[in-house]
Formats: sequence, structure tokens, C-alpha cells
Amino acid sequence: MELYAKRGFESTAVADIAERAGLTERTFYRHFADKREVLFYGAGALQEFLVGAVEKAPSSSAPIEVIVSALVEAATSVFEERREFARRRQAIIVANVELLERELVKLATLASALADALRQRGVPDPVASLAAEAGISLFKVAFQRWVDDSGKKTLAHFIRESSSQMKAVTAGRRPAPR
Amino acid sequence: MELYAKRGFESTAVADIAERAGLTERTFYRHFADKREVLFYGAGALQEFLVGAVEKAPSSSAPIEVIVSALVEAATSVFEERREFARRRQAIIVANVELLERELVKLATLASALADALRQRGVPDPVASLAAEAGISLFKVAFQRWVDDSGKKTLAHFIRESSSQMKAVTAGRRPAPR
DNA sequence: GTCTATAGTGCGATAGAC
DNA sequence: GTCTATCGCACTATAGAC
Repeated sequence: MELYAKRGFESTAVADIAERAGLTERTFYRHFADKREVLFYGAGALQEFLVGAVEKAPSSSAPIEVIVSALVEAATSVFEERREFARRRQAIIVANVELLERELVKLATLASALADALRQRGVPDPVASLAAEAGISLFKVAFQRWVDDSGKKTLAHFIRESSSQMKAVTAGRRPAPR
Repeated sequence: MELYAKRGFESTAVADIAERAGLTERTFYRHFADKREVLFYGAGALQEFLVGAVEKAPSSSAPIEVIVSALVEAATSVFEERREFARRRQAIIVANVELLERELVKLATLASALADALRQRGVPDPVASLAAEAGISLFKVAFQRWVDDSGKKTLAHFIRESSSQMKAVTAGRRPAPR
């Protein structure tokens, strides 16, 4: 991350990273599938966490509530104390299309895994897919707002806010004109 | 598309494409930024079409209605008569992660452009972002259902259906148990 | 650890279209 | 005479084969 932040992703060669870590280029590729994957190390664990939260949710909950609750849990227990890290990482990712591509695939994979978890609970399609997609969409918006926020609001706060606004938006509410 | 469908995206070299087209490799890169871009030739035009539709929508419409109407217009006037083409293209894309990455970036760029168009109409953030993201999410689901459908239902039909289901889902409705 | 295919870029030469 | 399409060649870095 230091190298990517300093010289930019494209101008950083895998050889630079390997040298910095005191390893050979070949060893880098033993640990990471490609040059981008370094920035997505925790994606697998996050997905497991969220899927686990969906599996543990009370069976009476509506699908969207299950998804939003899982996101809020992850927000408080994995993201909240890493805001500075999230900021640095986000800045690097949005500065490079290749990294954005990888990020979007990770989020799409996550949405797909969450939809699967909902189906396991008996939620039929296309409701399962739509709930998972809507959840990831509102998470994207909430996450960006959290990262951009200069105050002390929590990510959980932005997720709950976006969830309620998403409900109003899809219901066809017109925003107050200004 | 023929080469990608036959030998797979990875096993097709740019040299193969160039040879097939009676050109050199270097010329391929004059027309397409990279090997993937060949499959996304129409993305720019689609985006312009959708943004134009948003700009022309009646100012009294709710943001989500503006987005959904634009998607329905595109569905009937650009996608409907190209279902076979869409199927072949989709099969190639989902078979390769790199192509999926590009597809997701195009959709994210589209969502961003639609949010911009809404802001131009005076729709405040985060409503503009959420309406655009929700629209693209439901379009993804509708498009996949249209491509998978063996019947004669139109893409416009699936978009309207997904829109109404998205509304029910975000409202917290529980699906009928089965 | 070694070797190599291939994507993608930079620069420049040529030729035809308008 | 300018613009645009094509081609040639050298070169780097990623990533996969072995």
C-alpha cells in the first residue's frame, strides 16, 4: 500500500514490491494471484463473516433486514476501527481502473454469496438476488459517505441511513425540491 | 466474438484476432484499447441514450421512475431485437473473470453517469446515487432473467417486474414461504 | 528458480481519402 | 495539405509453464 500510494499502482512493478519485502518476484506470486490482489487480502474473511451473519439471523426477519443487519454487524466489528486504513485503501483503488475492476468483482461475488445464503433460508428468487443486490448497492453508497465524512459518524449509521433512503427512493418518493 | 466463443477468451491471442480480420496486431490496438474492449463497443452509445432519456423525462417524475423509464426505453429500442446477440455475448462474458470485471466497470460508470444526470435535474445526493444504483441493480437482475428466459417475455417486462419486486423487497416485505 | 508467451506502449514510416 | 488508417519494430512487465 505504501508503494502504491507513493508511486501509483501502474508505476509500481512487482519487482519493486518484492525487493521492498526482501523476496523475489516469484515468491510474490506464490502469495498473491496477481499484482492487484494484495489490496484484497481480507475479502474472503469479510464474505465468510457476512454469510455467517445471514445464516444466524432469526428466520422471521425480512430478507432485506437480514442483509442490512449483517452489514451493520460487519461495520461495527471489522470496519469501524479501521477508518484510516479504509481511507488510504479507497484512495488507491479509485485512482486506478484496474483496481476498481477488482473491487467491483469482489462486491459482485459478495452479492452472489449473500443471495445464495438467502436461498438457503428458503427465500425464493428473484427476491434473494434483489435483496442482496440492493444491500450491496446501499453499502457502496454508505461506505463512500463514511470514508468522505470528516465527522465522527459510524459506518453503521450511514448503512442504516442509506437503507431507509433506499426504501424511500424505490417507493417512488420525490425528494424535497431545493 | 466467434473466436472468443470457440477457443475461449484467454486462449485467443490478439494476433489471432488481427489475422482473422486481415490486419496487424498494432492496428487492433488503434481501434480497441485492449483485448477486452471489443466486447464493449456499444457501451458509450447506450450510456448516451440513457442519459438523454433521463434529461428528457418530465420534471414531475420521481427519480426512480425516471431511471426505470429510461431503462425500459433502451430495452425496447436497442435490446429487444438483439436477444440472440445478447445471449452469445453474455455467455462469453460470464465465462471469464477479466471480462466480467470490464462489464461491472461499464455498469458502474453508467450508474455514475445516471446519478449525474439526476443531479442536473436538481435531485440531491444521496438520493441521486441511490436511485441510479438501484436502477442498475434491478436492470442486472432483469437482464439475466431475460437472457435465461426461454419464452417470449420482453426485457421491458422483466425490468418493470424487477422494479416492482425491488420496491417490495426494500420495503421489508417477507416472501411467501414455500 | 528459470524460461517464455503475450499484452500493451512508444515512436516512426507509409499510403490513401477528402 | 491535412487527416486518418495501416504497418514495423523495439521494448517492458505481467503472469503462467515447467
